[in-house]
Parts: sequence; structure tokens; C-alpha cells
Amino acid sequence: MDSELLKGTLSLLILSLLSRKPMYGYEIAATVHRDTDGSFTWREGSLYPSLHKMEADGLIVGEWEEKETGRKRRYYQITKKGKAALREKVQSWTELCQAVNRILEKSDGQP
Amino acid sequence: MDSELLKGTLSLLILSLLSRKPMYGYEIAATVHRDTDGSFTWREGSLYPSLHKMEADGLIVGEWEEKETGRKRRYYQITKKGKAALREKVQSWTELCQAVNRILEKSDGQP
DNA sequence: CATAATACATAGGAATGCGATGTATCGGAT
DNA sequence: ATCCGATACATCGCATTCCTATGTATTATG
Repeated sequence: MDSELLKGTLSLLILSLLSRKPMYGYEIAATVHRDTDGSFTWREGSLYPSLHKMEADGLIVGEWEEKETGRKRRYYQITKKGKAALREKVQSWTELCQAVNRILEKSDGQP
Repeated sequence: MDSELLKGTLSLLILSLLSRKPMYGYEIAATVHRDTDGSFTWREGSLYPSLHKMEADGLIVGEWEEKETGRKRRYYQITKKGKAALREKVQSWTELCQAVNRILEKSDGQP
């Protein structure tokens, strides 16, 4: 997968996943990897900084959950602001797809 | 339009346009702007450096055409290597769309 | 003749995502 | 019992992309 095309989809998909239910970082990456049949494999260096930024921007809120054993996870929830951002991003994504496909279709047929 | 999502589509669309016929930079930008009903408005600072890089990478070749008056245009053609890159990029784009839409569809229905 | 559109170019900066690396816990296999 | 892979978090610095701003010059329009 051409990694350049992925840019911008990270936050879109994180917000979309969190609109289902609260999740923690590792779970988010694993879910995307599974749901896309391995097309998307987010690295820690992409995922965690992005989560931190989205939390700083108020799109999500995180909360530590510590099991009695000591294992820690940070669960993230989508906020009202995050839901609004998600709607906008989905709209942008839809427009982008239409615009790109309109161009590609005009050029199809040449091998 | 969320500009982050655009990343990576520039070279894809340039190659797609040039697979129709040779074009010059300004014409490429105008065509994309028109064909997408204004969704895409590439700036010179994006377009020309990208064309230079693609030529350096051997995906396209440019040739100056000077009218008798003195006006100069640089017409670009897609190369064999560029056509191969286009096929790959279209494939990546298709996979990306499917993968993203698969995630989004699972989360639809929540307003 | 002035102004907008055409047509090219580059320098500097912002933003994103990645590779590498580090820490620590948990579960299964040997 | 111990080792190792998977889980779970984090950050630094880099590469890449694209945009803003700026500059030059020609052509068409009012």
C-alpha cells in the first residue's frame, strides 16, 4: 500500500472506531489491521503521537485503567467535538473519493 | 476539503491526466480544478515541485515548446515507467478506498 | 495602457507518518 | 522455572508532502 495515500486517514479512522465504543491504543491498531485484512498496519510511532494530539485537540479523552495485576491501558472515548470532527472528515473523505474517481474514470482504458 | 487527505493523490492524478495526452503544468492544474468542480485547487508551490520530482524519477518527461512570440510552455508526457507507477497507484488507491470504507461502514448509524 | 490571467520557478515552513529505540507486563512453550 | 513472543505504552529524529509567499515574464482584455 502506497503510504503517501494514507496520510490524513489515520485520525479519520481512529475517530470512526471510537464512535463504536471506547478503545485503547493497541486495540485500535489491531482492529484496523484485522478489519482491513492487513492493508493498514499502523506503527506505534504513528499511532500514539496521533492519539496524544487528538486528545490535546479535545477530540478524544483518555483514561487509565489499571488491572489489579499492574497492567495499564489507556482507554479513549470520542467527545462531542470529536463527533463533529468525524462528520466533517467523513464528508471530506466522500468528496475526495468522488473527485479522484471522476479523474481516474476519464483516463481509464489505456493499458 | 481537508487538505491532509489530499496527500499522495497529487502524483496519482497527474499521472492519470498525462495518460490521456501530454499537458503542461498550468493546464494540468486547470483541468483538475474543472473536472472536480473546484474540489481540488492545486497551488503552484505544490504542482511545479511535484512535476520536477516526477521527471527526476523518470515517471514523466518534459519538453519546452516556445511559440514564435516567445511564450514558453513545458509539455509533459508519461513514460513507460510512469505508466507502471500509475497502475500501482491506482491499485493502491482502490485498496485504500475499500479499506477505509469498510471501517466507516461499520461505524455508520451514530449521529 | 493598465490589469487580470497565463505560465513558469523556488525558498522556507508546517504537518504527518515512520523507523528506531526504550520500558514493562503477560501468557505459553520448553 | 524460564525464556520468548505478544501485549501496551512512550518518544526522538527523520523523510516526505504540500502550502504560503514571492518573483519573473508573457498574453489578452477592457
